[in-house]
Amino acid sequence: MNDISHNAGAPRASRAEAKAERRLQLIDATIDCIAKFGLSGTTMAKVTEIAGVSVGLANFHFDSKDRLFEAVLQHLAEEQRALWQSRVQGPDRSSGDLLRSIVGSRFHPAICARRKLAVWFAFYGDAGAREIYRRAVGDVDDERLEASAALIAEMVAEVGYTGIDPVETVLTTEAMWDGLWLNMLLYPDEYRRAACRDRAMRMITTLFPKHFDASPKGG
Amino acid sequence: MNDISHNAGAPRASRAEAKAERRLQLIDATIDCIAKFGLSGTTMAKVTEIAGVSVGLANFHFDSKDRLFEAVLQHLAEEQRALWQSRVQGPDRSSGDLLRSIVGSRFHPAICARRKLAVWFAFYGDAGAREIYRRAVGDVDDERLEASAALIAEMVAEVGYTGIDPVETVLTTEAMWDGLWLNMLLYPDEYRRAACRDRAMRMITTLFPKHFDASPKGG
DNA sequence: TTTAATCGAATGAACATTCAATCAAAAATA
DNA sequence: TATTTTTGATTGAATGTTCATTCGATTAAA
Repeated sequence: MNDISHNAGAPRASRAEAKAERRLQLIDATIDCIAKFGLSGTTMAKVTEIAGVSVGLANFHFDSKDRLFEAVLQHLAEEQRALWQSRVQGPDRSSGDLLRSIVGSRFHPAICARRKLAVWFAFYGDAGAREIYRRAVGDVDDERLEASAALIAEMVAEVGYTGIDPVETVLTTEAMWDGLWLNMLLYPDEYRRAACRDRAMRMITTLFPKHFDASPKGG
Repeated sequence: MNDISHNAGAPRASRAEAKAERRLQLIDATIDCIAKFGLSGTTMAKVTEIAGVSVGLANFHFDSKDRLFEAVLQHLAEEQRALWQSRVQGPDRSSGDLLRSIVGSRFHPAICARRKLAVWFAFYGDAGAREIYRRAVGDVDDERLEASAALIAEMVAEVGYTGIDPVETVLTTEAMWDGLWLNMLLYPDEYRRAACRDRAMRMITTLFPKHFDASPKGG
């Protein structure tokens, strides 16, 4: 099923709202299409058929297939950004808790739904699409990395872990989250979301024992 | 540059040898093509142009594009399998050393050359191609996982680590190697091969301190 | 002389994109 | 309010391109 409600006979929205809704509907159909057929198997005809509109309409709203893909990535990236940033709000939270929130948001059900993982790796894996990816997502990626590195630096300063370089640690752990994502995509039965999230939490607990010790609650 | 030497004016090989060489040449061209243009941008015309042969020849040797792709994956998988298995030979090696050999072979220059990483993730990322991937590579993947899990079980039995489940640990660490691979592909400048290999080695050193302690030699 | 390897033009299917036509909503006018 | 005009949204057939695959012809090897 899709994310958005296509409420057919709902009260009229303003023109701008209707337009935004249509775009979202097409983005959503594109995600489903990529998940089902891959990037190479995703055609304008299939996307618009899934969305239940004509081929012309997609080009009217997005100008071209490439631009549609770019919009899909931006949508997904923004969704992620919005989630982890909202969870980092709130007063007086410890650096450790904040880090757990950021990591946990990576394993939030809405974020690592299979259809969305499929889209990410479709773009990672396609040389042609990697340029689109960088343009659309690079900054959002960096932003999260920097925030995480800052938190780790804070944690190191607080209790003085030895041999922990914040940037190095962030790169290593982020790699692991990526790897878990890949495994959730390739082997969804063996790698369930909650188990992977717990695995991730266990890893940062191992790396920062003084902050988490034996409290196994997940983010 | 390519892996194989196309030695043009070399002495005549037997028919079977010549055939195998041609196939390898086409596989090699396909790898380069996927690395440069992605799976969706890889056409029979481009592959055969890179290989310097006619379009018809590729279909003569591989019957179809899908079969060519399958041969590419089998070739790469077999290359990996041959490497780590050769490094696991030799008398009287400790379980810890063997594990390091397996992990190290994942970061061998010949194995994680960029053009080959590109191929792996092209297939991971394409829903349609994942079926081909599973058929061609699934068993080889499992074999390595089982061998690693067995070694870890041995290590646990030897010195009694607490809280280490072999299978769980293998899944977690393999995910991390995958993630490092992805990062080498996406950000080759920030993620150099040797640095990633060291990162991996450091991780297993951290997980099994009693086996490796402070000997930082890489595999 | 028989068999294998190689070529490249031909075929037909699938594709992204365009565009003239239609429809619906909004704005302007009476 | 009722009517006309303008603007925006939507359609789907048409266009031109690109693609995988086929196949008869050609060359080289056994």
